[in-house]
Amino acid sequence: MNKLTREFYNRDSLIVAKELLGKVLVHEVNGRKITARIVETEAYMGIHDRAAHSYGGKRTPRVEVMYGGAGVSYVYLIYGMYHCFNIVTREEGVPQAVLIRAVEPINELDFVAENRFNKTYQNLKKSEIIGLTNGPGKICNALAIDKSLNGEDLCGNKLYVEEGEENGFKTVSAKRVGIDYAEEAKDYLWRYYIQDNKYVSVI
DNA sequence: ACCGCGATGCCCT
DNA sequence: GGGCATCGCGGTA
Repeated sequence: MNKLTREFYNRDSLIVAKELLGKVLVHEVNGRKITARIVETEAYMGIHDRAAHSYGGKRTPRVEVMYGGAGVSYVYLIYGMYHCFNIVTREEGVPQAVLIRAVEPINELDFVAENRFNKTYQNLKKSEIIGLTNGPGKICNALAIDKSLNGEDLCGNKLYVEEGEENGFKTVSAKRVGIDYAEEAKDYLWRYYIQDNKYVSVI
């Protein structure tokens, strides 16, 4: 399948977030190609978006990669123990990103299950299968994404996104999650997910 | 099922 | 020193 290009990412996060649904996130680890379908995203629109880390043009070491141009990863630690994986959008100097909130595992199911629950996929309970990748912190744990991948070029061969198979799904817009501090921005419908997909984190 | 809460460390003031 | 784009547990029902 074709890898998404710099041009794909070099647009507003609102568009990229919506169009990433159904695409395939790939992480190559020790010669293995771990793949998962993107089913939930959130757009963070930069300097005018009170929920964004780059709100007001804030430019600190943590958020620096958001200023460097489209198609790189932005990975940060939250609550001292979880990572969140984002894709930077827009050109250099315009600090937007898309948070990947949920994916559906496609292959290497034992790799994913071992990372999350220390057992093989076959031994998972039903609730554990859903819990593999239905949240931003869970994704990073499942797919072995951490801060060592912050700033990684998604047009390279380590971490990237490929075209998906089908487009026959319905997209839902909803409020973003976990940003109650963001005043007017907390109610924007900038979260997108695939309707009826069981890995969506919050309905 | 839902709810409340604590974990834990880095980032920034 | 305060807060965080989260998660899993333990309580109650």
